[in-house]
Amino acid sequence: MYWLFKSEPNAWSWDDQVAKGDTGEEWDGVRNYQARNIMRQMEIGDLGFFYHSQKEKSVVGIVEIIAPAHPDSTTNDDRWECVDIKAVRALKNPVTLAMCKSDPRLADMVLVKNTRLSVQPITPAEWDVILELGNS
DNA sequence: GCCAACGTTGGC
DNA sequence: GCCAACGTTGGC
Repeated sequence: MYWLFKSEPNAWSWDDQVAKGDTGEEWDGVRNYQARNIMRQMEIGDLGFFYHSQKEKSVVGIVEIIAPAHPDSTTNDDRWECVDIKAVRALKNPVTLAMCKSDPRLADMVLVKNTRLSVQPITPAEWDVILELGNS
């Protein structure tokens, strides 16, 4: 399955993720049930997009799930869980939100429809379209 | 910096 | 269990 992770680049950027290498990093800090439930569906080896919100608003890279959902180490509240991800490769060309919005094939993308959700599912068709738009 | 959308909290 | 108030996110 395919996913999308959204991050504010000043808090945790693609470069930060790349710097972690194959060790990867917890996708912690999620305090939203919907996003948590989506993370619970993730399996090792699944791929996801890495999206920069705010100023850039672009899909910038591809990540791989390297650990399934487990308790979030940044809180004692056992309601919250996270997965671990590692950077796989950057997109050749970032795919901007505007590009997604203007492509009819992506009209139903969660990124377009529910902008506030920080962890999202991506359909295989959407995955291919974004790779195409990113020349990747 | 503003505001719309949405999720969460808490009083009743 | 409902709903108003509030806080947060993220696009513009």
